[in-house]
Amino acid sequence: MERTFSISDLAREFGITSRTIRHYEDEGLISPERQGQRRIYSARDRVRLALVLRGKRLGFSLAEAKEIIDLYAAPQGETGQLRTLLGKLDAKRALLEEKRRDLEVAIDNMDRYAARCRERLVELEAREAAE
Amino acid sequence: MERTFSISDLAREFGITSRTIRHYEDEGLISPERQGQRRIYSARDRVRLALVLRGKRLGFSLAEAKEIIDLYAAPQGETGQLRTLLGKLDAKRALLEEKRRDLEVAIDNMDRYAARCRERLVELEAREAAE
DNA sequence: ATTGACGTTTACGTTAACGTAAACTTGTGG
DNA sequence: CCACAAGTTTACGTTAACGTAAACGTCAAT
Repeated sequence: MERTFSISDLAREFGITSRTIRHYEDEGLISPERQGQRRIYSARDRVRLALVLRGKRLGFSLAEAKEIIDLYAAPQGETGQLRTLLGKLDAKRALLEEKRRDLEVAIDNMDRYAARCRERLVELEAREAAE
Repeated sequence: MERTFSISDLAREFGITSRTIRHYEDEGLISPERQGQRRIYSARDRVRLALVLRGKRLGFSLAEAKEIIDLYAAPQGETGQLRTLLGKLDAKRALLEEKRRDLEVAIDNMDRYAARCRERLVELEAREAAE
């Protein structure tokens, strides 16, 4: 038997509220099984939730996150489907790549700036020591 | 004389509306000079705008973007100020670094998945050719 | 049998980040 | 002089992503 999770299990683990998880379900991002009314989350559901949250951290809307995540569950029956899937993957990858470049530049700029600050600090400390 | 820009100059250049730029001003992200009522944007204002937009692309709120950008204009008079500035820079850098890791993993996973798809495609094509 | 702890649906409320419209001012060319 | 393009303020509207509250079901433990 695979392990399953309750809604508050996942909420606790990921530091979000149950409401948020239900909202993601409303938006079609997760579709847990049910035992009567209760939602039962599988390991796969948990992975999808993690992907959604990472998408959000990276600045994607829920709709964008869904587009990306759904690619991982896309049908791959025939070569045509596989080819369009590969095309979409390529497009999304380009988006991620763009963010990566932005991020590299941002980090780099910040590092340079911090380095200048440290130089300036050393200079000031030398001056203070001279008094 | 340094070059200046009108609000629609910048809107055009960055593909946003004037309303958006004014909104950023309302939120304290940009503070252009005025000639009477008209806003006059300097090269520095333009840079700040670019930083705001990059921040947004990376998933920061306007408030978060402001916190980061304001560090680049922070006072550096005395050693105390410099030390707290360096501390804050370090904290923000950690945030960026976290995003970078997330992004690396996301790209890597997507690459692996695409590779598996391509393998599968090759296999299917071979089967088709055999008919 | 009742009291929590946990879950559910339904529905209105809130915040951020703008969109949109109205009414007005200010140079600039014909 | 007058239209027109570009800018301004003021203010209400909209969308996404949940928050919050009410009203109810269910099951294990006291």
